[in-house]
Parts: sequence; structure tokens; C-alpha cells
Amino acid sequence: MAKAKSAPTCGCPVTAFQKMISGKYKLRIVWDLKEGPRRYGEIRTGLLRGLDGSSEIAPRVLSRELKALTESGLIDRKDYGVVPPKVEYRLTRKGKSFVPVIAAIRNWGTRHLAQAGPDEPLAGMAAE
Amino acid sequence: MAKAKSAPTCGCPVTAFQKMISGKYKLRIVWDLKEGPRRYGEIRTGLLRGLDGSSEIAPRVLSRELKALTESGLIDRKDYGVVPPKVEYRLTRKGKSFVPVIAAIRNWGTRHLAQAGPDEPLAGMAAE
DNA sequence: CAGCATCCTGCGTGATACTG
DNA sequence: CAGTATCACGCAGGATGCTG
Repeated sequence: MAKAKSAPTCGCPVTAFQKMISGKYKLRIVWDLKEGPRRYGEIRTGLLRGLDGSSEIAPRVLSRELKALTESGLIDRKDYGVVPPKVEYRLTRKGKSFVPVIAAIRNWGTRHLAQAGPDEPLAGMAAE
Repeated sequence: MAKAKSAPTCGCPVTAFQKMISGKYKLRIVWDLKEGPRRYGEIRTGLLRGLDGSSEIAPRVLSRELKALTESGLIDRKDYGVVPPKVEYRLTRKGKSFVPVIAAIRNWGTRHLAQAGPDEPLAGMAAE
């Protein structure tokens, strides 16, 4: 179905947004990266916070999310090309500009969803 | 997975947000409803704008999205209980408070995703 | 008109094992 | 350490047909 993907990107920013951040971890990855570059393992570990620990994040999944984010231009991958492997991910300019949007989401969620998990007591959310 | 929903709601507003708006149409429905109450058919028709028309929205899908939104407390369902059936959906207070968030998303998307679909040249995004 | 019942399919996600 | 390769599964979401 829907073979011809010549669809005009739907023309809806909201839909494009949804596709871009589709996936369980993309938003959280970007959010975590706002504080600076992080390595693969660090992201993985950081993502486990807030989860009930019943499930570890499959490398395949995280890998794909990171790749998608990279291709979306939100994050940048820096491979140090050394052994043992060291790879850092950091926000691009575009990615940084996206942080306030996530902040707005978090803000709303905190207020209207009465989240009991203050992993962070509302960080900077200064819109540009 | 995650049978025991005793999980602490993940503690992440972002994750909760993603669950709440998961689905292809939820965000667009809320956005469309910001201009006032709409009937089932109107929502359905309105949602078709921006799609390449290759696929109609299955009633089952739209129905589920609307029900989910209702249970999320973002929209309210008003059944006139007449024949032929007339049902209107409108934003709740919570739903209205969510509109600015979508506006922020649209704003960002329009700027950074270069969307060519100006279904509306940025409508009012005044928070309440 | 506003749905619900049924079937079907692709993809996102998880688990496990292996590699440079 | 930072991934890739495979297998498997549940569910979102599309297609039809029917109903009050």
C-alpha cells in the first residue's frame, strides 16, 4: 500500500514532526543531549532512567534511533576512530533549536499530566 | 511487555506526551478543533487535506483516535442523540491549553523543515 | 451520519548472539 | 565499546461491509 512515496510530504508540519520524532527514545535522546555531547553507552544508560527497568534498550533500536536523528539533522555523530571505540553524539544547530520545543512539551506535561517523576525540576526553557 | 502497569508512569513527561499523542491524527485533530466544535465527518474530511488522497481514513482508526483523545481528556464528545446521528467534538480546557504546544511544534516545523504546506499561515497561538 | 465488526499487513520494538 | 545480524511479536493502521 502507498507505493508511490511521491506524497508531497503531506504539507503538514505537524505530520512531519511526528515522523521525525517517531520512536520511543528520540525526544528523550535530544533532551539528554542538550547538556552536552554523550557517548553511545551514556545515552543508553541515561535512557534507562525513568523506565521501570523491566526492559533494557536493544542496541539495534537505539542504533536506529540515533541514525534516524542524524539523518534528520538533529544530532551529529563523531567517531573518534580509536580502539576501544569511542563515539560521541551531540546536538546540531537544528537540534539545539528544537530543545525549546521539547521544553514546552515537558512543561505542559508536567502541569497537565501531573507527572510524579521529576527527573529534573524543569531546566532552562527559554525560547529563542 | 509491561503487563503490570504499576510502572511509575515512566516519570517522564515527554514519554507520557508521546503516548498521549501517539497515532497519525491526534495532533491534527486537536489542531483542527481549536477553531471550534466539529462533527465526525468534518474532522474526517479536514484530515484528508494534506494527504495525497491515496488513502481514506478508516472509520475504525479515526474512531479510535477520537476515543483515545476523549479518554486523555483533551477533547469532549457531545452526542445530540438524534437521527440522523449528530456528534460534535470540541476541545476541553485541557485540550485548549495544549494548542499552544502544537503551535510551537508547527512553528518550529515550518521554520526548520521548510514545509511547503501553508494550510494556514500561522494562526493565533496566544496562550490562554 | 457516525460509527462498530472483521480481516490483513507492515513496521516498530524487544531479545539474543556476534564482530571490529 | 559501539555497534550489526537474525528472529519473533504486538499493535497501529488500512480495507470492507454492516447497523441504529
